Amino acid sequence: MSTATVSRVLHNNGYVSAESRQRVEEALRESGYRLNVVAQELRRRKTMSLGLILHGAMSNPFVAQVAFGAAQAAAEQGFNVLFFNARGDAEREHESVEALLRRRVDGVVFTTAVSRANVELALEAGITAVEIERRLCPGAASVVVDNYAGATEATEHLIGLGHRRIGYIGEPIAGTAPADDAQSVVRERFTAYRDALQRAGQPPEDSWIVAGPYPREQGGWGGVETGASYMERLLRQAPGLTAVVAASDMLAAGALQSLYREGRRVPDELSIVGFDDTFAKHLAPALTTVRQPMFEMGFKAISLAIGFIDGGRHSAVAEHCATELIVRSSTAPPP
Amino acid sequence: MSTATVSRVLHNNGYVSAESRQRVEEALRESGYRLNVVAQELRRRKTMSLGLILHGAMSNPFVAQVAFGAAQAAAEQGFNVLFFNARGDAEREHESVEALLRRRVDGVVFTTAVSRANVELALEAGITAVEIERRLCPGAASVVVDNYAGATEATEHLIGLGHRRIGYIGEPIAGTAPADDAQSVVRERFTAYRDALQRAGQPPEDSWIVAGPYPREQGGWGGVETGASYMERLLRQAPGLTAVVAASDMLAAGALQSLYREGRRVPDELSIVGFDDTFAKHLAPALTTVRQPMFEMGFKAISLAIGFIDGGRHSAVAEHCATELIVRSSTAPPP
DNA sequence: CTGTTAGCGCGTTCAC
DNA sequence: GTGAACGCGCTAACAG
Repeated sequence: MSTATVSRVLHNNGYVSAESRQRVEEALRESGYRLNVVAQELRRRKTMSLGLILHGAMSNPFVAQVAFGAAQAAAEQGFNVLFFNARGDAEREHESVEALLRRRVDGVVFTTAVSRANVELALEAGITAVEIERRLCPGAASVVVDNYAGATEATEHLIGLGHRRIGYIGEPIAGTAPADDAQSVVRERFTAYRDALQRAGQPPEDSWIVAGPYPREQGGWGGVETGASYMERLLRQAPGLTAVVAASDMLAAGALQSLYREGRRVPDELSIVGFDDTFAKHLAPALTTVRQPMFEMGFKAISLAIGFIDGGRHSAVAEHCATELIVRSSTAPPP
Repeated sequence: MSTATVSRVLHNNGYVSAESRQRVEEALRESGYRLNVVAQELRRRKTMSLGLILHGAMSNPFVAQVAFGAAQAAAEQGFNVLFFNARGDAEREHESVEALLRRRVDGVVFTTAVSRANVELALEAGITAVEIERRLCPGAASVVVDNYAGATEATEHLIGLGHRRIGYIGEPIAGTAPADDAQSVVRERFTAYRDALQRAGQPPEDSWIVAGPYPREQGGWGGVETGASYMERLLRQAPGLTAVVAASDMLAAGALQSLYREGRRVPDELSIVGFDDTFAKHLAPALTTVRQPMFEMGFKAISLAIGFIDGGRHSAVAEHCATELIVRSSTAPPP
């Protein structure tokens, strides 16, 4: 029995007589043989593994879902995923990419990449790179969600219920950054809100909007305290509002807290809609929100990467994921 | 220049003249050389990588935190982590372990293992195995949290506030299973509650307890709807209660929802305490709960595994993590 | 101090 | 149909 024959039965290729196959399979069972994938990788110069770099705002369920989607897509196609948490730091992100490159992964997906140079690093090394949520590098493929459409749907839902005086709480909107930068998600959500109101013949007044500044927390997301304090400000400066769109579930949760403290009933006195659909379902009242298909995003990103690996050519496609409005119990017609 | 010399400067070992070192480093920079870790692994017969198997109840933040803790511990020690989601299925868990074994990981950590045979598989292959949260295999090391102490603290917190009529909502308690089985976490929490009340001279009546049955969801956790319906039952069958301990944040969130619907104020009319500290902080009112150190559990599990790998001997230690009561706004003295 | 050598375990020629 | 031989890129042992 030669190793070549064994290799042939293991992979079902080449010619091998039924009898030999029989004998080899027998021997494999008895010897408790287990294929050594690292030798295989070395020889094939292909590792069937992908890097997943993300930024764990520890309190943010978003990344967890993406990771699970990624893991599932990879598993279904026989790939492995190497997990790195760069915690929003460009230096750590860089080190993660280097480590992945040393390990000869076939591709890396960035969930909310921090530095464009890091994704270019992967590209230059000749492997495929996919960006999730934030487009930093024009050469990489990406999976993004249409924040504008999502926020439009949220606002129009409120308008459809009869609301006109609708407030907004969200992340600070940086001035004039280009369309595909890091700020785009927050700006898109805000713009969609403003445009929708405008279309309804009720452009928002300045006092209806509270968006920053606030101290950015780990990972760059507004926390629940932020939401509460924004809501309080909004109540003071625009008491006539009948509904509020929040740029994230986290912010909405904070808003709900401050409203609860004040004894104001949701949705009876005020409607609230969130964004993300992370723990929206668990709040009291259950929060109407715009679902981001986080699992699907992770899934698609990995599938895209694998497609490029198997298929050869790497193009900079941008895959769009649709959001979905989930109506629960925090929205109702105005009082 | 021979490859051996290069290897020596790369790893700072062996003798090498300052001049040679200079020249090699120069050449490395210019050639854009990058170490091939897979060849290194093959040669060293050590991969510096660990498998992380977990069961993503997609809605459960618990596993995400564990994963982040694991990733950080691994990164700090120069290890990589291979990420698998077995989704509570023994067969998928088995396949994950096999894949990891083929890839010659140095160890695998199971977050809430499903099948004892699977962790034994790893052990038999001669690598270290660590179990988180659930002890299934006496031969493996484990990281567990003292659920009894945590639930005791929660209940005594309520007692200390002056409550006596304290209810309980939780997962169904299986009859007579042994101490280290899959059911132990839910049983410990319940027992602690009962014992604490007993010590306070107020043993709970049957009507104060609602624990199952309910349809188990993905991953085996009670969902928010479960919490709501349990709370409603509790309100009906034991209207005199002034406080409730919930076996998880999820259940507590459901309880809060049904209370909100009924218009009953928390904590003014009724106090609630949860368990886990996942999204407790985001609820309205912010939930008093028992924090499980999820991040630390992942961190410790990986550290344990690495310790065994470097240190040589593998003992079946059980590392205990302390819980911590986080008092927020859902508990107050009885009305 | 440095180079030569011999594998690690596999997949792929290329003869037989 | 099958086996012998080579090399993927690296490290460890030993000579020099």
